[in-house]
Parts: sequence; structure tokens; C-alpha cells
Amino acid sequence: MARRRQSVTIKHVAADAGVSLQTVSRVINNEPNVRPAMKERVQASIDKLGYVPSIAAQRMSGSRSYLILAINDRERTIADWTARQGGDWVDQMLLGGMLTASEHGYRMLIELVDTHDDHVERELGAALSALHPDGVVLTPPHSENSQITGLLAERGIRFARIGSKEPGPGIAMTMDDDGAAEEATRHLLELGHTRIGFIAGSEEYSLSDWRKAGWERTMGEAGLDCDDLCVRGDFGFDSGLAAARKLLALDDRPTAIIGSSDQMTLATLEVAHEQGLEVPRDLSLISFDNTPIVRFSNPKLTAIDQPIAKTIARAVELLIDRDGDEVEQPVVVSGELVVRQSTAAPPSGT
Amino acid sequence: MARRRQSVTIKHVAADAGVSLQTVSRVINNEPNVRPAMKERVQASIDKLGYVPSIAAQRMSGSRSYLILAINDRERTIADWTARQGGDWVDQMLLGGMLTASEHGYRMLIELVDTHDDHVERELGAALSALHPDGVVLTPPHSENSQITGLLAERGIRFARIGSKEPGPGIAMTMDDDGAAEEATRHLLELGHTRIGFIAGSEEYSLSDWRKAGWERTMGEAGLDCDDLCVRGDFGFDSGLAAARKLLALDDRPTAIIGSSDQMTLATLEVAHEQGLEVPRDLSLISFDNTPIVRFSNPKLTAIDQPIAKTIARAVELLIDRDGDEVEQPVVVSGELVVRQSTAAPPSGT
DNA sequence: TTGAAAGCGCTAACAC
DNA sequence: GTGTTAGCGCTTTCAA
Repeated sequence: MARRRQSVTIKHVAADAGVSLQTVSRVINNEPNVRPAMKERVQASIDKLGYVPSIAAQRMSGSRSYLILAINDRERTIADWTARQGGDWVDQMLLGGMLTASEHGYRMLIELVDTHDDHVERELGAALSALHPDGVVLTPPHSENSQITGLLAERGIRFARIGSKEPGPGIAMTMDDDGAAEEATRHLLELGHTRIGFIAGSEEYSLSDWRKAGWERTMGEAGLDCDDLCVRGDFGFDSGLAAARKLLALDDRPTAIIGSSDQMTLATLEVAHEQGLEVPRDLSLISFDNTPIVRFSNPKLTAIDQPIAKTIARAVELLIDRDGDEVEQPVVVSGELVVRQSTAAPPSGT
Repeated sequence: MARRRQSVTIKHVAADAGVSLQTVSRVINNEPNVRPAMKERVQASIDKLGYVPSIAAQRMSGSRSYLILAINDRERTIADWTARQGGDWVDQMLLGGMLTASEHGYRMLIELVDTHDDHVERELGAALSALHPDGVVLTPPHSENSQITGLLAERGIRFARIGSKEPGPGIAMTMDDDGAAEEATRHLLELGHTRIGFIAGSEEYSLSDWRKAGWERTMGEAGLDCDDLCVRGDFGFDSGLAAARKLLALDDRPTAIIGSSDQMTLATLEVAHEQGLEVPRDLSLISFDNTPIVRFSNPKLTAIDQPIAKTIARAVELLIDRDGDEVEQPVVVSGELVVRQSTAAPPSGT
């Protein structure tokens, strides 16, 4: 266990094993053309000295940087962190991304970028120049920001677009928003609901309309009207309040509502309570996201889980293994409906 | 806006400005011995070409790596992420750490390390060799793991120890656990409580006993007994359940309980409800941590906020500015008592 | 199958 | 003040 003050380099290993630097390099990178005996000898020296290649040096000499950049919207992310309302998007990204990356000897670094900024390009460009990541994971709304995707494509950096279906450079991935909305709707249909309201999310996110489309289609297939049953919010709590009020003020009021985010659905729950409606007796609720908070409301919300960790894990894999191009796109990772206490049969009077 | 396929290097800038590489380097690093006119000219080229130095190259040539490593306990962190119970420790670290780091041109990278593992040293050593971070932020229980602090010291890497008071290498930092417990106790005292129970955290964390000490001292100063009023948990929900049952089974039952974590305090709330006690009418509760979930219980919990973001931000600053050594240690960043709905005067009968 | 040489982009040390 | 030289630790030629 030689432990030098300065960390051990490839030279030390080469000297110890009595081979050239090149051979050590080949062993590190699992390259062919190394005789087993040689390989073993070198590996022994590596283990003995506790040698670990310097990523900076590897990157310098034109090889990989072993870095994946996960990019999130700055404003939104900081707002979430500051509000401390229980959103765990970033944690789930880390859970899926970091762990998968590290299995492959990579690291994942979070980077915050302003979408609305005029200088997204400069901001992101600087990060790319400084870090030279081997891959980038884009989350909504960046996934569909052509300034960003364009820059990445131009620089020849592999990237995944979470929440995007469009063809084009980068690996498109979705969490099956359409199918999830269908599943939620179908669940309510099976319980006997016919007036199922829907609170859509911000138009800035394509997935908002995929969810809406899934609900609409399923309603249509069941021969049911959607007419005035959809209201648009912006994913936030306040917009949910407004949307819920609108829906619950309808003459033929919905007996169930699907909210496109936990915040909006929780807001709906609050409005329901305000109006003396009991959930799920008078009103069934299904939420999208399944962030921690849905477990703490009363009743606990039935929700569509967003498989963020799984999706990011898959993205990182595709980025690292470099077979993202061969895979059929969009890559879809489906979430599931987690049934809790906010859904039941509609009131019998209806 | 020259935009090359390959990113622009220091050479391009030097050529464009008609100066030597070194001069450009000096400008980048804000070094002296560059005439203002020269500096301006170089800066103009930098801006024009959109040049950003490659961190890998900077690191290679013996300068900084512009990287701060934030190390968390692997097992605990993954458990938290998987449980999705609303803990936001990592988010708060990122909020404080990432943002502060980026203000200084640094990045913060999260790294998960097993404390209990026999090969902490190898694991951490590998990360250090690969990344060569300029600084490391240690969180409990790593902060007091001498294998870890020893390795860091040996390698000459600056580090901060959050939740540690001991002298020794690295910057010791606390969130004033003792003072916070005092504040919580005092708040209850002022409301008129005299039987104040305390649920301590795992002994593996020194801060558990600092909190306990703060409570004990304050109780003592008020001439009050602590005798059977302290039960130890492990920060987790189940241990809180057990501790609360023990405390509430006491003959002279406490009218208030301070829990050393949100999970344990929430468990206490549940036990109270089980036993038909109303909070805060029959029992007051104060929690430690102030993670998102305390906002979603009924009643909302009064809690001592752990100023994680602030603390990590300060740690990163001290690490980057390299004046951590001159600062008085331990560096303490105080949290505050956030009064919500779980504290009131004790039942009048008492 | 192995090794030697060159160079990645940058900065330290030294000259000028 | 500014430029030159060397070299960081590694991988990519290319030669043996």
C-alpha cells in the first residue's frame, strides 16, 4: 500500500510493472492487444499502488471526460429548493443518474441554466467549454429549446431530451404521459365516473398536451364529453386553485378530476374541502407526479408516478453506451398509477 | 461570433489578440503584471471568440480543478431518495453549495460514500485521484470519520466538517445545535411547560448530544428535572414511535416534547393522536430539521430550521477563498425556531 | 503484441 | 510587463 504524497500516476504503475505507459493505458481502457499475462501483471501493479487515472488527464488527451451534465431550469429549480414544498425532481434525477453514471465510472454534474435568458447559448456554451461533458441530459423545458439542442448538436455532444418526442438530434425520451393519462382516466371510468375533469399544465411543456390528449382520447372512446371539463393551469398551486374553482362551479360538476401536477391536485383538494366536498366520497382525485407530498395530504392522493429516476438512468446509459442512436425513439419509460385514498366510485345520486 | 466546430482554446485567443499564451493566461486568472490596455485587448478577444478555459487543462497544469466535492453517506442518502418522504437535505446542500460555487467559477459535485464500509479509504481515495477536487465538504457522519479526515489531510486537500466541533485538520462547522435546543426549550418554558420531554438522535452523530445538552442545560437553569424525560431514537420514524410511547406512558407525562428530527416528531404526533391527545392542546411538539413535511402535518409543526443551505454556502466560500484557516472554529451558522401550530400553553389542569 | 514520440490546453518558472 | 520553455498525466498516432 504505497501511499505517496502526490497521487500515483500512470508512470508509477508502468515503472512498477516494468512496462511502457502505453501498455498500462491499454489495460486501463480495456483495449485489445494486451497479452493476458501482461494485463494481469499491470493490473496487479495498479491494485498495489491504488492507481486511479486522473479524469482531467484523460480528458486532455482527447479521450472521454467521464462526465454527464444534467441540465435543469435555473429559475424553477431554485424556486423549488427555496419553497421546500416537497418536490424531489432533482433528487430523483440524482438517484437515477448519479448511481447509473457511477456504475460506469462516470460522474453526473447538475447544471442550472436559464431557459428564458437571451444568453442561454453563452451560458450553456461556457459550461460545455469548461467541462467538455461526454453527454448531456436535458429536462423540460430545455428539451425543446432549439437554441440548446442546436448548440449541443453543433458541438457534437450526445444528449438526451427528456419530455420530448420530436425527431432530430439527441435521444428523445418520454414518460408516456399520454398512456399515463389514459390509465388514470380509465381507472376513474371503471369506478363509474362519467364526468371527469382535467386540469392541464403549462403549454410551455409539450407533455402538458400529451397528458390532455390521453384523457381526451380515453373519454372519447368511452363516448363521453370533454367539452367544458378541461381547464389549464401552470402546474403551480395557485393555478390549481383557480382551475378547481372553475371546474367545481360547473352546472354539471365533475365527480372526478385529474390534475396534471401534485401541486394543482392538492389545490383542488383544498378547494373541495372549502366547498364542503369530501374526497373521495364526493369527488375523486388523481394527481400527476407522485412527489413526496401526495403521501401527506388527507386523504393521500392516488397519483401517476413519474419515473424520473428510471428515465434518467436510462438516459445516462444510452449516453454512455453510445447506442442511443440505434434505439427506437422516443424512448418511453412508463410510470404507473399508484392507488391511494383519493379515488372511489362517484356519489350514487349522480 | 466566430463559432468553430472545435472549441476555442487559449491559442486562438492569443493569436487573435496578437499576444503570447501566457498573457492570455494572466488575463484569465486576473494576475498582475498586465498592462490595462493589453488586458483590455485580450479580454476583447476572449469575448469575441467566446473563449472559456478548459477546466481539465487548468487542472492538468497544476492549477485549480475548480471542483468542490460534497460527500454524503451513501446508504442514508439513497434510502432517503428512495423513500420519498420529503427529506430535502441534498437539495438544500445544492441550493447553498452549487450556487455559491458557481459564483466563484466552481462546480460542486455530489459524491456518495459508505461510512461503514471497510474500504472508505479506497473509495474516497479513488474519487480524489480521479477528480482532484480543490475542496471537500463533509457531512455527518463522515465529518467525524477519522479515516476520511485523515485521508484528506494526508493528501493536502482542504475540507469542511459539517456537524463537527473537534479541532484538527479541516474547517469545523456546526449549526448551533446546542443553542437551537436551548431556544426550543426556552420557547416551551415561556409557554408555561415544565415537563418537557426530549427524543435524542443517534449517538453516531455528535450533534445528537449537543442538542440533548442544550435541552438539559436549559431545563437545569430553569430548575427543572430531566430525569426520565429523555429517550433516544435514531432519527427515523419508527424509533420516534417507540420513544413517544415511552414518554407518553410516563406517570407524570410530559406536556411538551422536543424531537431531534422531523421524522421522530411526526411519529410522536401520530402516537399522540393514537392516544387521543390533541396537539397542541394536550401536548406541544417542537421538531428539529424543518424539512418540507413539517408543513403538511396537522397541525403544522413548530420546528428548528437547520440552515443547511447557508452552512454549505459558507463552507464552500471558506474552501474557495482559502481563509478557512484564519476563521475562528467551529464556524457556527445558527438556525432559527419556526413557530407553527404545534406549540401552545400546557393544559391548565397541569 | 508492445513501445516511443507527439501533443491535448493550460500554467509554473524562468527569461527577456 | 511580456514572452519562452517545459511539463502536468494521459492517449493518440505510428513504428517495431
